Amino acid sequence: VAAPRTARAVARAELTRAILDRASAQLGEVGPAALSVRQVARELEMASSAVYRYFPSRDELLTALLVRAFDAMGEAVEQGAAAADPDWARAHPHEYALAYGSPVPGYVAPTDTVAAATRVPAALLAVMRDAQLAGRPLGATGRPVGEAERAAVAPISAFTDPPLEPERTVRAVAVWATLFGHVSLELFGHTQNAVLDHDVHFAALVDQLADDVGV
Amino acid sequence: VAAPRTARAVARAELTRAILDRASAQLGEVGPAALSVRQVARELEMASSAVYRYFPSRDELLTALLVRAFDAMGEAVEQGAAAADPDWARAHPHEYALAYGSPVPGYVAPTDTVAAATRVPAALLAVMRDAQLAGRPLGATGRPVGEAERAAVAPISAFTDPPLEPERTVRAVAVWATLFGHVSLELFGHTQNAVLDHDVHFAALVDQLADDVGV
DNA sequence: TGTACATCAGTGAACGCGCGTTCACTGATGTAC
DNA sequence: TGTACATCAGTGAACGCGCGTTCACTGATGTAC
Repeated sequence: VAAPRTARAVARAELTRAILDRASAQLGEVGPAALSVRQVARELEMASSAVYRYFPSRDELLTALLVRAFDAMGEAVEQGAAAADPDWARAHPHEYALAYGSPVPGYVAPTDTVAAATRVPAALLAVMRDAQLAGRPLGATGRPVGEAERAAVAPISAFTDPPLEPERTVRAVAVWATLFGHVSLELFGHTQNAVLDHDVHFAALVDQLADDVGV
Repeated sequence: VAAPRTARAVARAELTRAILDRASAQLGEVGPAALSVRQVARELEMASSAVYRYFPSRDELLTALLVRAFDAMGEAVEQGAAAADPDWARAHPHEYALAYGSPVPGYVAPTDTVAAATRVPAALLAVMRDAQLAGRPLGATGRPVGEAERAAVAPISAFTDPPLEPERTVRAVAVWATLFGHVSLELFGHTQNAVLDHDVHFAALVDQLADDVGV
């Protein structure tokens, strides 16, 4: 990093991180809608106005948290493959909810979040493309993919290089939705008293999906 | 209904509904965390304190909305089978988010919401049980279901009468998660610029899932 | 190396705002005789 | 059918609270000569 590491710059970087950390913790307690600049400042024992030296508004603080969440999850998945997904989400339920839960009303994620948000699906698509290059067939029998459907998911097919075959693309989307659905259902409490052992259940699901998809 | 339909009772029922309607609309604009008793009252042109004659607190109002959302969706699904799911969700995005999105921090859904929340998965399980009774085999090949997994989903198997075979139960959960995942991804905006035609894509998905599951 | 000035971090008071909830009240509706 | 009393709906003021953001300020850190 070419920036001069003056004492000021060091202090600034550290405090920026501290603010994000406290804000992130608060997210878990009260949710994104109730995230409060004043409360963050209070917990850091500084004047609330001081936070504005670091983030010009509450929304920008939220954006920074959002990018951070997507990036952290993307990195976890890139390193550990799909199975890492629920582990990360369980360890960071509030970040997961911010990224993949219901949108925060009145808050529009700026476009700089897109790159971070794409990492997780991108990792999945890369695995599918590798299977295609290696010539591994899809595991389960699927319906033929019609022209309309092919067109509907064309941007996803075109995401990898070389492009994914439409059959694989359709499967990839289904797999992504299934994983996402499971993690969300578990995290948001909809499987309480229904699924008794989430680890066992999720592991079996991942194995099944891997079979289906030929990886 | 055995209750005496005095003018008062009629007025009360109507205003109760009006409050719920306004609150429901507000949910879509500002989200559950920012739902405001005062704002609802303002839109109905009544004193904010008057609302308390109908709902003793903000949380009870939220609970009523939650039960309503689950019930409405349950009814839509019971009548129209699984495919109705995204239609309902698209028409009522805020209710869907309340029911299936990230939990509202600090709000704990009381146990009277459970019955309503169960309707949608119950409808799915009923379809699976009928297929089992009719002797229709599962469509796609699946991994054998181990003992641990069987135990993990035992409460779900036991939900229907007669109980679902473990293989079918596991599939049912996967299907439910996949449907839920797709609807949530679409509704929360994660497939923008990726899936171009959600109707086509969802229809194909439902067909594929029906194949897999033998219905 | 030392000095003069510019930049930045952090403070504390203040702004205007909306919130949930309570309370004493007035007037209308319902009920018992 | 008419009257006396009890119940309920709705009002408006008030409570105490926390919020995002601004502003003029003090004092510390950095930079150019």
